[in-house]
Amino acid sequence: MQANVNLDQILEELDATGTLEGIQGVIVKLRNAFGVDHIIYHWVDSAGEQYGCGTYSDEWRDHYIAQSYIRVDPVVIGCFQRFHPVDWKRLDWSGKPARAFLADAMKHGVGNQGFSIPIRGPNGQFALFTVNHTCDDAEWARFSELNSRELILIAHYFNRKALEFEPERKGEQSRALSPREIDAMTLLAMGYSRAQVADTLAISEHTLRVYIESARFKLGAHNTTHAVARALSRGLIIV
Amino acid sequence: MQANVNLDQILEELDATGTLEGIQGVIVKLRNAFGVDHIIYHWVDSAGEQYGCGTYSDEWRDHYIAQSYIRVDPVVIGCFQRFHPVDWKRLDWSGKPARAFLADAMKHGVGNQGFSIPIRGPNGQFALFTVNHTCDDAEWARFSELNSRELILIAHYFNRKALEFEPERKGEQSRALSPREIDAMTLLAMGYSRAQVADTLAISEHTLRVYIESARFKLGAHNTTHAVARALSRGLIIV
DNA sequence: AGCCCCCTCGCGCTTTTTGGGGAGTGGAAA
DNA sequence: TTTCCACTCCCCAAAAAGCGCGAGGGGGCT
Repeated sequence: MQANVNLDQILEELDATGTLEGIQGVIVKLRNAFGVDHIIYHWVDSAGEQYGCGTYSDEWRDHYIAQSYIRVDPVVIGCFQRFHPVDWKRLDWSGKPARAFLADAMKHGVGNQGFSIPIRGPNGQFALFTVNHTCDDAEWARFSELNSRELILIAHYFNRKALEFEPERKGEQSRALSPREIDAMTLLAMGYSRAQVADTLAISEHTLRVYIESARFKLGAHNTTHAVARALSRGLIIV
Repeated sequence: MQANVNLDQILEELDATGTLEGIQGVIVKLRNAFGVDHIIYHWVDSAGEQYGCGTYSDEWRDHYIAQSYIRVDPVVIGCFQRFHPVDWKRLDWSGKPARAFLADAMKHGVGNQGFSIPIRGPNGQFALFTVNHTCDDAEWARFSELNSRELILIAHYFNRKALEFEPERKGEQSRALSPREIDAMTLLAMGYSRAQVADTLAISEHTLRVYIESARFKLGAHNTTHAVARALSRGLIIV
C-alpha cells in the first residue's frame, strides 16, 4: 500500500470522461495508484435508488442491494449524520444487524479497514466515497493521514462528475417566480398560514391567494405544499 | 495577488483553534497569504439563521442582514443549486434586485471578482466559502484555476470547524422520522393529497393523519407545509 | 399603442385539511 | 416486565385551502 498518485492526471482523466465505463476505469486506476483493495463511489438517493461505482465484486453489490443493507450499513448511517471523512473504526458497529452486516461484507471480500467521505449536493443529494483495505490499524492510520486531503478532493470531483449524469436537471426549467410569489412561498415554507402571510406582506388574503395560485401554476404544482416543496428543491426559495 | 500559501500550516492552525476569534484570525491570514481582498465563510441555517465570518466590513455584513440580501444575492441563490465551485461571472446578475445588490455591495468594498464554493453538511446545512477580489478577468481566471483545489479543501475544513461550533446540533437533534412518516412526507411533498397518500400507502386516511401530525411534532412545524419544508431542507426527504 | 406581466382587491361556494378527543396491536429497549 | 415507540383504526366540528366569477392600475417591451 503506497500513495504514489499523480492527482492532477487522474482528476483530468475523470474530467474528460463522459461515460460510466470511463468513471469505472478511473476508479480502477485510482485503486491501483493508491494500492488499496477497493475504492467505491456510492450514490444514495433517499427514494431508495442507489447507484454504485467501484471495485467491489458484483455479487457483493447485488447482495447489498437485495438485502437492503443500505438501511443497516453503519458506514452509510454514520456518514449521513456527519460532515467530515470518517474512519470505519470510529463508527458504531455495536448493533446486532451491523455486526452481521460486517461479517457478511468480509465474507464477500471487503477489507477490515475503511475510510469514507460523505458528499452532499443540491436537493439533498448524498453520496459516499470510500477507500477500503485489509491491513492493521497502524498502517491504516498512516495511510489515511497521508492521503485524506487528496481523497477529499477526489471525492469532490467524483460527485461533480456524477451530478453531470443526473438526468432531469436540464430539461425541467421553470419560469422564475415573481418577487411577491417568492415572498409568499417563503413565508408559507416558514410555516405561516395564509392569513399570517397576508398580514405579514400587508396585502389582502385574496391577493395572496392569487400569488400562491400563480406560483403553483408556474411550478406545475398540485397544491400549496407541492409548490413549496418544488420551490425549495429548485432553490427558488431558501428557508 | 499571489498564491504563496502553506496550506498545511494554515489548516493545522484552523484545526487547533477553538474560538471564533481564532477562526477570524485564520481567515485574515488566509487572505493575506492568497493576496486577495476578501475571504468569507458564510453559514446559512435551515431555519434562516445566518452566521458569517470573514473580512467584509461590519457595515456591509449588518447591511446585508438588515436588507435580507440573502434572498437576493445571486451568489447564494446560484450556489444553492450547484455543487461545484462557481465563478461569480457565471451567475445570473440580470435581475433588477440582483444588480441593485451588486452596486450596493461594491459601494461597501466588495470586489468585482468572486469565487464561491457551496458546502453542504448534515440536516440540510448549507454554507458558502467565498474569495473576493478586485482585478481584471484574465488575472482572476489565472488565480482561480491555480487555487481552486486548495480553496475547495480549505472550504471543507472551514465547514468542519464551523460544525463544531454549532450549538444546537447536539441539543436539538430533531428525532429522525420513522419510515412511515418519511413515506407520508415524501408523498405530500410530491403533491399528493392526503387521500392519495393514504391510498398509495394502503392505510386509512386517519392513520396517515397520525403520521403527519407526528412528523409535524418532531419537526417542530406549525402545519403540513411547514413540516414538508423542514423535512426537505434538512435532507430528511428528497423529492 | 397594444400586449403581457405584476400587483392589488372583492364575494361566495365546495372540498380538504386540521385539531380535539380515544383505542388497540406488536416489537424493541430498559 | 414494563415502558416506550411505531403502526393501525375511528368520529366530529372548525379552520384552511381551493375554485369560480369578477375588477382596476402600473410598468416594461415591441
